[in-house]
Amino acid sequence: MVTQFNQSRVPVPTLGRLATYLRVLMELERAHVETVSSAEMERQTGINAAQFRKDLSYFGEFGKPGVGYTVVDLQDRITRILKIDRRQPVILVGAGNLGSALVGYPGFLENQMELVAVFDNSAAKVGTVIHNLTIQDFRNVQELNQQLQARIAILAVPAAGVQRVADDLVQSGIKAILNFAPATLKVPEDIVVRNVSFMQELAVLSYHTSSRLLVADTMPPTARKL
Amino acid sequence: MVTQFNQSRVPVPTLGRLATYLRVLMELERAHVETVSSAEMERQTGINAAQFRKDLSYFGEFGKPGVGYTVVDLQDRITRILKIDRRQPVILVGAGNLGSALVGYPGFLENQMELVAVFDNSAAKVGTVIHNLTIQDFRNVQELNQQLQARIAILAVPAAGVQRVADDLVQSGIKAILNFAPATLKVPEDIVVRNVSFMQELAVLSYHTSSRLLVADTMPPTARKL
DNA sequence: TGCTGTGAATTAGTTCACAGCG
DNA sequence: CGCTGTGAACTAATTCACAGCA
Repeated sequence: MVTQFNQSRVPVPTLGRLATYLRVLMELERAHVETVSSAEMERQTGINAAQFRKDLSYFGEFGKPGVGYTVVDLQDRITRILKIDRRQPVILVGAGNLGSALVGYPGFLENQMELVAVFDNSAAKVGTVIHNLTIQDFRNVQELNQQLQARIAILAVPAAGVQRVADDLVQSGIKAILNFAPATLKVPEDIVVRNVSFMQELAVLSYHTSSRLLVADTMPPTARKL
Repeated sequence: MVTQFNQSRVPVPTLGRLATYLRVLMELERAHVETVSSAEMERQTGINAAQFRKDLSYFGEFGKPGVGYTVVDLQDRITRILKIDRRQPVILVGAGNLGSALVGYPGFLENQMELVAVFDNSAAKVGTVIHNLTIQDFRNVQELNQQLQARIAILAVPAAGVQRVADDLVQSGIKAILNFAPATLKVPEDIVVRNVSFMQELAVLSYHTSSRLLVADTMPPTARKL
């Protein structure tokens, strides 16, 4: 589990939304928009305006009453909050289908996430190059990360070996793990894990593929809760 | 945002956890374990035992007091709840890096999600084969899905074109969308969308890579109040 | 006795509604 | 005015705690 001793009182969903705000702010900047109101942000993101203001309020005061928020200033503040105001080195473990696809993901650069190394344990893969990165032997992760000082790791390895990989990563100084393997990781309490589970997402969707219509159909529109 | 109509009183997170329970139950079955208690499930999943029992309670009574749950029975019940007791056809749009990687994902079959077609709009890709599936021209999605009757679609296209793709999918009978593009989709209220955002995940992790003094750090001196 | 199933209590997260500033 | 920032009200989700069954 995600073991969160929420020292600060910032809700976890708030952090995710900050990334969304940032994305929209970059779009606005590109369109030469200078200021934006919470109402306009709601239009762009689908996230309630009060939610937007509340999310920001955890970190200070950002806007001008009667005017709104200065696009570039707010951008700047959010990148600092999320610690992506400077390059954040990230390592990836597992150069299979998914891992290789992730290496090419352009969003990393845009958000100052710099993929600094890719590891695998297959002899056949070690030494080959994907997207300018030579695949490293995972057995060397400890010494290599001494140099690289990455604190974030992405795990795209099969479920079977993932716990051992996670243990080694913690040993090598990793503090945060994005886990794509369908497995529950056990890590020390100061390590943060986020799981991305395609199956979980698809299960939620599958559940909704017909029951929804049935339920909605039997309900008068007025009884619908928003 | 994720158009949520909690018409039924089942919390959305419950559905995701059901997929996790199912995964563990399949592991237990493979290990020839016949019954399992909520406490043992907590050990395997990291999810609180009371949570497990409460999650199941939304759908009926499954266990035997003093004994626990019959592994295969519970498996069976969960697959029916999630509507993956029979093949659920799924289509994928976007045969780029990520899309192609997803086609090879072995978890689909295990969970009765059957990828029945892959679409792209690039002439270069249409007609080529990945994992036994010929890439189809997205312009034919409507007529092809008349045959296929998929209700779930996975979107792995660039953010720029994703809204138009989503519109066409809705036209062609899709009811649930798993969106990998960093964009906010506008869809009719009876369509369910789940967004998978790597950047959002990484942002949350990045935020947590150290510092307890973050709030003070990001507040301008004037805004500081303590 | 050892477990489940579930109301009650608790905690987390969202939205309202409005005072107050530019 | 038109907006922000935020207590207060509300809604959602989690966890407790225990009655009751096999």
